Amino acid sequence: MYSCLMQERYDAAAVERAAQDYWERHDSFAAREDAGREKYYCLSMFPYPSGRLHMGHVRNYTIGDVVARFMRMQGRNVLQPMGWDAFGLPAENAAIANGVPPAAWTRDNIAYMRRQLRALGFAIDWRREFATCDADYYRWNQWLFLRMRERGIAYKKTGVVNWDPVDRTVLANEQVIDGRGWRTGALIEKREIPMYYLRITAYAEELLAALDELPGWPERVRVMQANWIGRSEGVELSFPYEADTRALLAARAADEQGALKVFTTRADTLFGVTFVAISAEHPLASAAAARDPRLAAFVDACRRGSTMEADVAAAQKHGMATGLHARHPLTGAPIEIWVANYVLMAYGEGAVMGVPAHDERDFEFAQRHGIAIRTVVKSAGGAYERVGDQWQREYAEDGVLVESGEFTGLSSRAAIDAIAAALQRRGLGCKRVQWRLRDWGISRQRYWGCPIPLIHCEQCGEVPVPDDQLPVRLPEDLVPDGSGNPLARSAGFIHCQCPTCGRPARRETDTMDTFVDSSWYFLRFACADQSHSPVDERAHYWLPVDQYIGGIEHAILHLLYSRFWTRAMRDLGLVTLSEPFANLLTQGMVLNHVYYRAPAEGRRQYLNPAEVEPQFDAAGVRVGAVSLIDRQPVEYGGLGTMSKSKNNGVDPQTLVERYGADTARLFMMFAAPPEQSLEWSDEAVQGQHRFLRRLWKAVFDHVAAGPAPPLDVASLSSRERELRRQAHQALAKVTADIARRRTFNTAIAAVMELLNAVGHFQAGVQDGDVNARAVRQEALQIAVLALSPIVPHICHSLWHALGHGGAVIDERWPEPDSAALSQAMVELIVQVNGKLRGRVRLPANATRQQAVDAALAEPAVQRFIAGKQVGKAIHVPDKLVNLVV
RNA sequence: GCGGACGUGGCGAAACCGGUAGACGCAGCAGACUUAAAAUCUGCUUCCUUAAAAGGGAGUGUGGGUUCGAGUCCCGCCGUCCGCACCA
Repeated sequence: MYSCLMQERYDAAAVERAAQDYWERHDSFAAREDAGREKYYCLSMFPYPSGRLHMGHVRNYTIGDVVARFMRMQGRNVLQPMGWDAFGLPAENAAIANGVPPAAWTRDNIAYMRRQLRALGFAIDWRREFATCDADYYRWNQWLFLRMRERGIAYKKTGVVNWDPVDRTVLANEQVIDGRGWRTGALIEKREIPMYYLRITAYAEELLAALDELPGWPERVRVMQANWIGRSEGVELSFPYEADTRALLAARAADEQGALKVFTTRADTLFGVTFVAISAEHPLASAAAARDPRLAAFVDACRRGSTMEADVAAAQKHGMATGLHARHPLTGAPIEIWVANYVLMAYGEGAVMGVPAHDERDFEFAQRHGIAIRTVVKSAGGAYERVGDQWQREYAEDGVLVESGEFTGLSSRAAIDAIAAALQRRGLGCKRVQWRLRDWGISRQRYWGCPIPLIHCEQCGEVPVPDDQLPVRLPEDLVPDGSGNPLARSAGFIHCQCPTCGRPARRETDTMDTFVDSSWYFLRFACADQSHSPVDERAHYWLPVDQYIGGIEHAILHLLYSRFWTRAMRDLGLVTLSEPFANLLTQGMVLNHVYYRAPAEGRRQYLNPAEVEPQFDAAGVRVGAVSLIDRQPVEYGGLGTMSKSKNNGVDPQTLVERYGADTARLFMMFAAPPEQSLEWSDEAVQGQHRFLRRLWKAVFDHVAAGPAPPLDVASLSSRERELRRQAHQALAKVTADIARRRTFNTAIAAVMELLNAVGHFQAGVQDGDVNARAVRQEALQIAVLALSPIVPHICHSLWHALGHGGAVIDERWPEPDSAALSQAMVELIVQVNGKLRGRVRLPANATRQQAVDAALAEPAVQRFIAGKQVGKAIHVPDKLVNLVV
């Protein structure tokens, strides 16, 4: 008998080894295409191989694993793959710090993290594993890029980057700290360089509209994406240049369209324009700066600092007049042109019209610089007559036009149409749709990424690498030192022959944004061994991903790029689907306490929570801590995302070694629902471990007396029927919580309740009570099956211990028995005026009359209705009666 | 600044469709077992009032509103977190 093999003590390490050996021996998680079975593709966002798993990974992959194992027990043909998002900046940083080539560092990390993932017992089909730095994968990035380039989806234009003038290198936003280079401390400049872009804006309309057809996505993510894409309808209009501006541009032989283009959603305020503002990167700004040293200095100052939009938007708004003018498109009045640091070159035309009376930002700008404020819209509700000295929200609202020539008296809405029509007649404007979304710049001046497959030939210009010469392999032995891209100094990489004319030529040294790598890896998992094309028919079987799981921080960029890239591949005839992810779960962050010391000078020093002893005030609130190393006080900085920079990470490895993978998994799933942030707690981890020991002990005690007799439902006592009801109720709850709600924490709580009920039930059972043993066997089986997706190792052992020859992984998920669930009597609560005043027990499905009569007869209730007239009685069947007096 | 979310006991949370606020767990307290400790088991544990119990009252960041009834819906405010295009 299996129970003889069971030892009394729960030994997590031995249990986990046994289960993992079994799965490996039976190749349990190999996914095979089978047209006769309904597939289920469960995917967690692949990790960046940073060195070791962090808690966020454990959480992400446990959620995915629970869903995958649950769906498998539901009978679906499940694919759960894993790979590595292996290109990126940290590998270069490690190279700079340690002199190790990024390739070697990355592959070592992958080897270590793969062992960690295996130790956690995830049901992954490892045969499909790949890393994005494998040439077998990134060759298809290159191939797809070339197809997009042929179709004009990929095109070249200039873009703005952070330039470190000391290291003479382009920096990522992350490498710019307070406007200075992270290594050199030099003030960063914005610099324009040629780059490749992907025309995601051509898909903007479709990407926006299709959000409505993604019911399996969280509302908040769909809203964020819609706002990010940002469709706005408005008017594009031209302010013709005045003579002064024309003369200047002519002298510089500069571009001459003869007019400054702007886009506005508020064309109704056109007569209130008292200035136009252009970005410091606008060509007109450099032209004006060339003849005005003060303006040149201002433009220069605008060029310093970060390119990040958040920084730009939060910065103090500055501006300076150029002395140049444009003409109002309808009145012909001269309008002064200003340079302003809050105007973004990347959005719209890099120029905006300034209407101080009806736009808050323009209002502030005009007040600071003494620019006139012209009221041209009066609120329809009469909230104001004329714009005053203090900004009020009503100023920006729609209304009726005043002092606007022939348009005076029109409503804002009608005025926009009329003014657009008037502009169109003059050839100075038209209605159009503007997107907030910008095309996706994919060129990176970095080594550790996928080479862009282009060759520069003096004779032939820019030539694509022919397909039969792909992949353009990235040399893996270079070590970046922080001063520019080492590819540019690698003779072996750079020198090549022009594919067209055969003359010596130079290879492109820019690599692709790593978001390219992650924009289609989910397709490649379907057919990772395919060497003739990026995808094949197996992708038709597995895609779309049925459940995608990843951090909320990816809610916009990665998910939007993947949606776009999938459509681009569709338009290249490679796949038929448009949306890659049918259902999305965005997990919350993993948080821990932050402790630090703030020296008088220099940066904060963060201490790991494991190195401090927290201190609490009288109310039990955490106020500070003492270092365990030097016994000196430490500041408490609240809760923060686990991160290297705050030194508040907890190593999953230690956790797994001390308590086992099942405890780690259980804690992660129990501490919070998956979409919420999760707080680390050492004590709670111990609590989860305790629960597993209790579960183990309960099964051990049960099986110690030998096999359980068969269940005879007809002969059960009321206590036994009650335990059956609790078991099947728990099963129904777990099923709904995992399948529909994805609230694993409440699913676990339901099984905990069941186990508590088994314990209480046990206390009143006589030895040798056959029915009691049969009912308890059923309850424990339900507990083990229900927990098996979450803590699969211990359940593997317990299932055998309960007398089953097969593996729990191959069991079907049971259906709750509706007969076991039914109850003869139910409790109704009785409220008086909405306040709880009593309870009554009634047969299930009692009528309204029965319920109200019982409520009125209840003594506890009568005290509150005595002497009063019961006016109305609300009855919710089997739930409550509310008496209104 | 813009966009999105969240706010419930000492703590993590639960309350799924507007119907018993605090399930489940952590920490704490008391007891059992033990020479002792650990482990384990049992019980208690939102606050106020009361010696205690019974009973009553208050209570889901905050101020209003809708409703027979609001943690849940609506409006305002305060606070915290995430994203903002070269971190992944």
